[in-house]
Amino acid sequence: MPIQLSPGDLPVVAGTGPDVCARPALVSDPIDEASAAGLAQVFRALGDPVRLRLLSLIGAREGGEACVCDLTSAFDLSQPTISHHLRVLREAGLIDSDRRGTWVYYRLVPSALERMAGLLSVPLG
Amino acid sequence: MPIQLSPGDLPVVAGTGPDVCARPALVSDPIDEASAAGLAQVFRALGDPVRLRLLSLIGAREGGEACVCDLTSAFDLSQPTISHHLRVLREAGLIDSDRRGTWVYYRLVPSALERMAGLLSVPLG
DNA sequence: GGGCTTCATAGATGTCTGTCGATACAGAAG
DNA sequence: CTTCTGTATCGACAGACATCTATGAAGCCC
Repeated sequence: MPIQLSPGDLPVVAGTGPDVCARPALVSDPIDEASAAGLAQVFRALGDPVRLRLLSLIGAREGGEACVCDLTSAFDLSQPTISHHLRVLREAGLIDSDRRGTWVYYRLVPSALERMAGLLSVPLG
Repeated sequence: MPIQLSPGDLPVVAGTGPDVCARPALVSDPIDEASAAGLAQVFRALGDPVRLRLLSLIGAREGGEACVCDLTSAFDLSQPTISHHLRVLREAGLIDSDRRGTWVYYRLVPSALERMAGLLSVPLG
């Protein structure tokens, strides 16, 4: 069990709860260091071209999910590298995985994406 | 001249144009490598706790701007380090600077923030 | 069981990045 | 012009990260 998230420092929303528009708006109020650290982890996960394209490929897939083999074939990178990027996205709470037989399917976590979107929404400018 | 942005791969919005809700939605359509690289730069700029707090401090300031001295005093970091982070945010197009006398004032670029927010908005889930 | 396919993990390596102290630059003030 | 204050840049260095190859683990099929 090598990767264990300490639940305190990752402010990831659980499940797909409808509390999306709480408008915590990064920009309207100074955030504390702990929140900043948690949010930065998620933005850092988004801060790689490969991972952005992975999200994009998963989301564009009909059914909203894609298996690793499909994703790997879309890049000029080794399979372990893709697996690594998927792990980063999963640890950030942006995607979720689900094994079905031999294949592992990944899908987006919409609430996590919406939450980050809400943070960047400027209240008044 | 160590850091030079090639204007092609940074899809930064110029100024505060009102083309905010074009809904390019990262997730609805697979993005190409060039777009991914440009967007990743902006997300990477957001992927640091100090930079998130800087954005937050600037945005929360009345008048929407803050001088470097105010920002530096809010952290336990050296002034060059804060200056470095501000540069990363500026090169990502997230903030803009303006010298008035001895002081340099930074303010948010709302259109850039909105653009990133729009990318993360999930069309249907 | 043995082999095959799909995916994850481990370890190594080169590059990027956050941080610092030292220094240079710009403007105000004497 | 000199000095002082506020910012930016430079060079260095430690830690993080993206990538690879090799290997392990899980599930199917013969």
